[in-house]
Amino acid sequence: MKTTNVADSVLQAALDLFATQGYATTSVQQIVEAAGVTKGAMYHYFQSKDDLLFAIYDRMLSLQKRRLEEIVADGGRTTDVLRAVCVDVVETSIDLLPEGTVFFRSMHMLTEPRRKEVTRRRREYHDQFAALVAQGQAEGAVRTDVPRSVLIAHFFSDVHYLSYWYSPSGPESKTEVANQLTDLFLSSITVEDG
Amino acid sequence: MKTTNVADSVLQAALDLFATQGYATTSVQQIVEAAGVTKGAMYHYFQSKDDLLFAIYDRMLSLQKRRLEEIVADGGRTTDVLRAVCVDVVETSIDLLPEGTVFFRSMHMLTEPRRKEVTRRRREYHDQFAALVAQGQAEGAVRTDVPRSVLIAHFFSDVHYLSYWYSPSGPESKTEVANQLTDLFLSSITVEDG
DNA sequence: CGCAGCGTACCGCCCAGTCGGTTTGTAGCG
DNA sequence: CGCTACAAACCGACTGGGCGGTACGCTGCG
Repeated sequence: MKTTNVADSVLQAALDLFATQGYATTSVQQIVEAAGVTKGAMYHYFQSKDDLLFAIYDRMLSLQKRRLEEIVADGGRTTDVLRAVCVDVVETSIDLLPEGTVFFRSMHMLTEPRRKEVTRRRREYHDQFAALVAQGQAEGAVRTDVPRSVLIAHFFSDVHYLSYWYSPSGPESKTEVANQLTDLFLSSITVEDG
Repeated sequence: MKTTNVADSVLQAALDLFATQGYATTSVQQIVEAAGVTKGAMYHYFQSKDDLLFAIYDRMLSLQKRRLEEIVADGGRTTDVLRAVCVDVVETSIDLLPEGTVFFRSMHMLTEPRRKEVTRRRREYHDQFAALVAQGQAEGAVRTDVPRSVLIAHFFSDVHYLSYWYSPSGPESKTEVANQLTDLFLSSITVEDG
């Protein structure tokens, strides 16, 4: 309880600094000062600076995987599930905007085994999403004239780009943007019916 | 002629290393070794490591601006111009995949005045693209129920994400992907007509 | 000579990580 | 409760190495 306060505040400070300055340009000294602790305390809970970075990835990957599985478990018509997933991913990504910034910007700073793990878990997520799209195609609801990989990249690109343009203080709310982007995506991948 | 060989090979080596390892984790020593020159030679043509990074941005920004203006100057129906621009941007971005990787990943490593200049020139480009979309909306060809900024972000996201998934050795050719992504984008932003 | 084009040895700085030491928490015992 | 014993938590000065950048010397050409 009390001990995690140190670890938590260090992680929060690291996240903020990594998102604004980048991983490589942020020193451990800066992190511990921002967190109000000392180097000794930090290195008591983390083995390396890399640990801090990986913790951010781990948290995000776990959360997204859990959310995807929950929504899929709820069931429903394929297109409805797909819509729910897309909206949720965008909303979650907006909630975790700093994490997203770090996620895509600093992947190459992870040590190799960890980068591999991140890639593996991302692929798992990707494959589950791809299965949904494939199901939609099998049901005739999703177009097949464009490779599935392109369809999927087309969606993930929106999620990815959020941290580059979306601002919580901007004109659009999280829910609005989530629904708008999902509309755009679904209207481009569903077959045109009369 | 001969002198530029040194500068060019340094820039090429820097680009490759920045794209694969990241800017901060690439040392000047690595760059000059990869380019087959020495530090002294490099610092004869560039004032700092930051110069190398900015040169990459400068080249990309100039190229894209020029291409956009050429296509717009050619004229034609708004939707046709928009389509041509989208296809061209994707194709150009695929041609400059390493540049794109560096572009979005290392923006925050630029010194502040240069980062501001990059932002300014990107905004110029953004505004010209936005004008096309606005024209499409005025003509009733592009939907207005989604904020224009979201429509535009939806397109740039595709361009942005290319360097994260597209491989020239993959199944899809540059032209195919460019047309497929453009199709997806246009079919999502154009109004549904019967 | 003079100068552009380089090569090389070197410098000052900063950083991740360490390590001996100190404080704080707690369990056991009478 | 008091006291001891020990471990976990924490401190911060220090180090070794790598980094960007520089100083200066050596060419060869005009």
